[in-house]
Amino acid sequence: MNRELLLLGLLRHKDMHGYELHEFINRDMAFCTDIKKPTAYNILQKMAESGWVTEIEEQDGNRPPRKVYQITSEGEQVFQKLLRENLQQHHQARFTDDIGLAFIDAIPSEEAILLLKKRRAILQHEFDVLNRPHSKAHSRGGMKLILEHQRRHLQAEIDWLDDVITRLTKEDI
Amino acid sequence: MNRELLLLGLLRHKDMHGYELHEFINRDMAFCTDIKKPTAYNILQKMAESGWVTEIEEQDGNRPPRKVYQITSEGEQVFQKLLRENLQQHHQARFTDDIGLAFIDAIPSEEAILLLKKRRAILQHEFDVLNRPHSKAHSRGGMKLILEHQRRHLQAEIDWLDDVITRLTKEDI
DNA sequence: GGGCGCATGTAATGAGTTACATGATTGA
DNA sequence: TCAATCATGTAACTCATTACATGCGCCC
Repeated sequence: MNRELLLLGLLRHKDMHGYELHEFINRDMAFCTDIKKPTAYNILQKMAESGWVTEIEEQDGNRPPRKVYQITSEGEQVFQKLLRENLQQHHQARFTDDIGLAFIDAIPSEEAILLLKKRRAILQHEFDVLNRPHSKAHSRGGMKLILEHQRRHLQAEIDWLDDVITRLTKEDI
Repeated sequence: MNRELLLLGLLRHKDMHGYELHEFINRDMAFCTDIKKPTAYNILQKMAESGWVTEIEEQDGNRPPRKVYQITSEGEQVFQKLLRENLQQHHQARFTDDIGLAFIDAIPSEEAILLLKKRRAILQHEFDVLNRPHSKAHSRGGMKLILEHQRRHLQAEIDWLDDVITRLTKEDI
């Protein structure tokens, strides 16, 4: 239901059509989530059927018609419920990238160090991108919170990886 | 392919049957991953078909027969390849719990604080469980690494949540 | 005698992705 | 004129989950 929460939350702010929602999420929220087009269209359709949003087809000249969605009062109630559920929950993070670490002793430590340095470079790049000046969409309170969360998370990741690499260098696994 | 890596890595250490592998993963690796029984059995079957492992049916008295898996040299090669791929990769963490934060201004801050404190309690509990004395399976080098990773991650999460709660208290969103 | 642990599996379902299909407008 | 952007959608597929089914041994 987190995708529904996301879409409803954005529609609360402003009526939008599917393409627009998809674009916003994948451009301005890429650092924390994503959604594919068919998924977005599909969920919007279902929410319209459930009465959470209204669907109005709009034609602008000869352009392809677009379906503009507007949140209903029922949708607002669902949003309020989903938001409260989301805020009080915590889901354990599963880092699939960790699996390999369990077997790191299966390869020579010099090689492991090289591979982990490659991983570190990707991580560092992600961190740098995050710290680049960003769009105005991120100046809103909530968005800043999420941005800060990612920043802290990535910093912790880098610190940890550096620690692992240091320990491997000292053969202190 | 991370599940394959996991199963191969465990089989490298010791021949095991499906039930045993499933049990080990869900008991001793619950803090970082999980696997359901049908998934485990299914992957093992496929790996046997691919020749990565051999499957030998063993009967112990009148008990249900069990299929013991042993890694082959081909499986070892696949393991080595998967391990290297895994170590040099990094996948961006997606925290679905963050979505709600984007819309935190939609509810009164006192209520948001209460909800986030509930979230913090869950987080703290997870952290405490992680720091409890743990099974001997975790004394191996790689496992200790993953355990340490989780610890660092959870600490960063708690620190960040505390920060958010403090800012909400000061109405400084 | 009833429930739990051991041991394996099948079938249905679900969430989401990829690949594909369509067609108009806009800019180089 | 060719590619990119706008705009929506269907169909097939993957991965993993839940629910279901089976049957023995063991302990209370």
